[in-house]
Amino acid sequence: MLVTPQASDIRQRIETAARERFGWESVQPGQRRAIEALAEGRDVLAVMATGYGKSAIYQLATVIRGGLTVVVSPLIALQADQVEGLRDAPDAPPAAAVNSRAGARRLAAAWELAEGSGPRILLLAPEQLGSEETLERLAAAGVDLFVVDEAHCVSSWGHDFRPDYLRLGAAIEQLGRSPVAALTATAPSPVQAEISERLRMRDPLVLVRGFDRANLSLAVERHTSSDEKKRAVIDGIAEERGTGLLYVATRRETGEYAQSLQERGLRAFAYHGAMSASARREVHASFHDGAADVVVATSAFGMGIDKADVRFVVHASPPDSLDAYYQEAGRAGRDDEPARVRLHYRSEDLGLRRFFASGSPRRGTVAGVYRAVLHASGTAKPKELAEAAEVSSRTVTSVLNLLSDAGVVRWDRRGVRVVDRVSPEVAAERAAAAAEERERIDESRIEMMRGYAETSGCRRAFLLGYFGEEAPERCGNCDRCASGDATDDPVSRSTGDEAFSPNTSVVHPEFGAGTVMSTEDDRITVFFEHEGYKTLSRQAVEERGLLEAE
DNA sequence: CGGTGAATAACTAGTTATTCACCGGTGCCCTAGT
Repeated sequence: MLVTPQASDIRQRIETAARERFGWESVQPGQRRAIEALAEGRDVLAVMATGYGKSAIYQLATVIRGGLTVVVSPLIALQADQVEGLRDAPDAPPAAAVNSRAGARRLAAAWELAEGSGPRILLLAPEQLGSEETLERLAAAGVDLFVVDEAHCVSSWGHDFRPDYLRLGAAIEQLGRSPVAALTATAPSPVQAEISERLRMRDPLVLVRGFDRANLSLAVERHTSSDEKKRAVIDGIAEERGTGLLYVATRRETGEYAQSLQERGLRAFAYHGAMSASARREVHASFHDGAADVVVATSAFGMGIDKADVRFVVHASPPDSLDAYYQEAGRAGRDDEPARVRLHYRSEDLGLRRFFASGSPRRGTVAGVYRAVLHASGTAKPKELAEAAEVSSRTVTSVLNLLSDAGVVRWDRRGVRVVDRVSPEVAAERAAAAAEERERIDESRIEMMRGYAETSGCRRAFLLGYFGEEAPERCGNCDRCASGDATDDPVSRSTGDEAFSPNTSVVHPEFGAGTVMSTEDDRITVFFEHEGYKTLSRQAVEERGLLEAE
C-alpha cells in the first residue's frame, strides 16, 4: 500500500510529539503501528512485554487525537505512578486520577481537567465506571479514546474477583464508543479473544511483541518432598547474585522463606497483599534502590514493578497458568543482561491452584440467588440479593456472572433483572453448565503449566508455542537444551504438515471448535472454546481424522 | 488437593503415631468510629 500524505503526516507528528513532548529518542515500530491505528479510529489490542512501552502508546495517541483519554487501571498505586511519570515529562498532556484515595480537592481538580479541553488523560479503576454519575460526567466531557491497561485482568479477575471488569464493554458503549486500546503484557490467543469479546472491540489491530527473551535462562527443578524442595529453593537463592524475586504460593510462606534467607545472610523481605500499604511501599522502595537482595512474595508483587536489573526470578511453586508464570518470570533481565529463571516443581503443588480454580457455587446457592432476583421484581442490587439469599457478596458476584453468561439474567450498573424467565432449577442447571465450562478451561490452563514443567523438549519452544510465536528448534539457553535431552524430543514446527499449523481453526467431533496452539512431532495442542487446552496424539489425529480444518 | 497443628490414642509415665478439622490469592469501594 502506498503511504498517503496523510499517513506520513501522522508518522511525522508521532515522532515529533515523542521527541518534544515526552523527550523520547525513538518510537518502536510496534508502538507506532498501534498509535497510527488509534489515530485513524481503529481499536488496538497490544500484547507487549513489560518494558516495551505500552503506556507510550496511549500517551502519544492522546496527543495525536487531541482529546480526553480515559485509562482504566487496576491499582491506585499504578495510577499514581502514571500521573507522576507524565508530570515529569517535558510537555506531556496533563493527567489526573479519580479514585477513593483522592480527597475532595484532588477529585475536583481531576474533574476540572477532564471537563476542560485539549489532550488530557484521566485514570480510574473499573469500579469507578460502575457509578452512573461518573459515567454521565465522562459522557458529557466527551471521551475520545478509551484505554484498558493491564487488560488481562478482564479475563483473570472479571469472573469472580473484580466483576466490574466484565462490564467495561457496556461502559465503553455508553461513553459514545470511542476507539478502544487494550494493553497487556501477557495474553495467549484465547485470552486475547476473551478480552476483545468482553470489551466489545471491533476488528481490533492485534499486535504481539517481545515475547522471546533470549537472555533469560530457563530451568525447572523437580522435587519429591516438600522439605527437600524448601532446601533447594534456599540453597539456590543463596548462590544467586544481584537482586531477585522469590514467588511463593501463600502469605505464610513469604514470612517463612524470608526468615530462612535472612538466616543465610541475605537481605530478604516478605511481601503479600494483606500487608499494610506503608509496609508494601517500603518493600517496593528497598527492592528498587538495591537495599534488598530478594523479595519473597505472593502474586501480589508484580504490576507496576519497573526495575530493569532483576537478575533472577525463582518460583517455589507454580502459579495457575503459564501466562501468570511468564509474566512473573519475565520481570527478570529487562536490561537484556543474562538473568536466571527457575521453577521448583512438585506435581502436588498444582493442588492449591486447583482449589482456587474450583470454587464454583453449588446449585442450591445459585437457585437461591435466582429466586431472590425473581422475587425482587424489576431490577435488584447485588447487595440486596446477597442479603435476601443469605450468601456472601463474593458468592453473589460469582453466581450473577454465571447466570449472565448463561443468558438467564442481565446485570448492569442499574442492577440485575431476569431476561429469560425459567425455573430456579433450570437456572441452576444452566449456571452449572457455565461453571463447569469455566472450570474445565481453568483446569486445562493449569495442565499447560504442568506441561511446561514436565516437558522433555526445549522450554523456550514450549513457552513461545503457548503464546503462539515461532520458536527456534533449540534455544540453547534452557536446562533441557543445555543437558542435551531436548535432542531426544525436538520440537518441530515445520514438518510439512500445513493442515495443523498454529492458529488453524479446527473442529473435533467430541470437543467442538478450537484453534491449534502448537505442534510437536508426536502431538498437537489445541485450545477448544468450551473445553480449554487439549494435547492430542498426532498419530490418532491423522489416522482417525479426529481433527478437521474448518 | 496438600500442609499444618491440635487433640486423641497408644502404651506405660513422657514420647510417638494417628486422626481430623481447617485453611489457602489477587483490590477496588464505602462507611463508621477514633
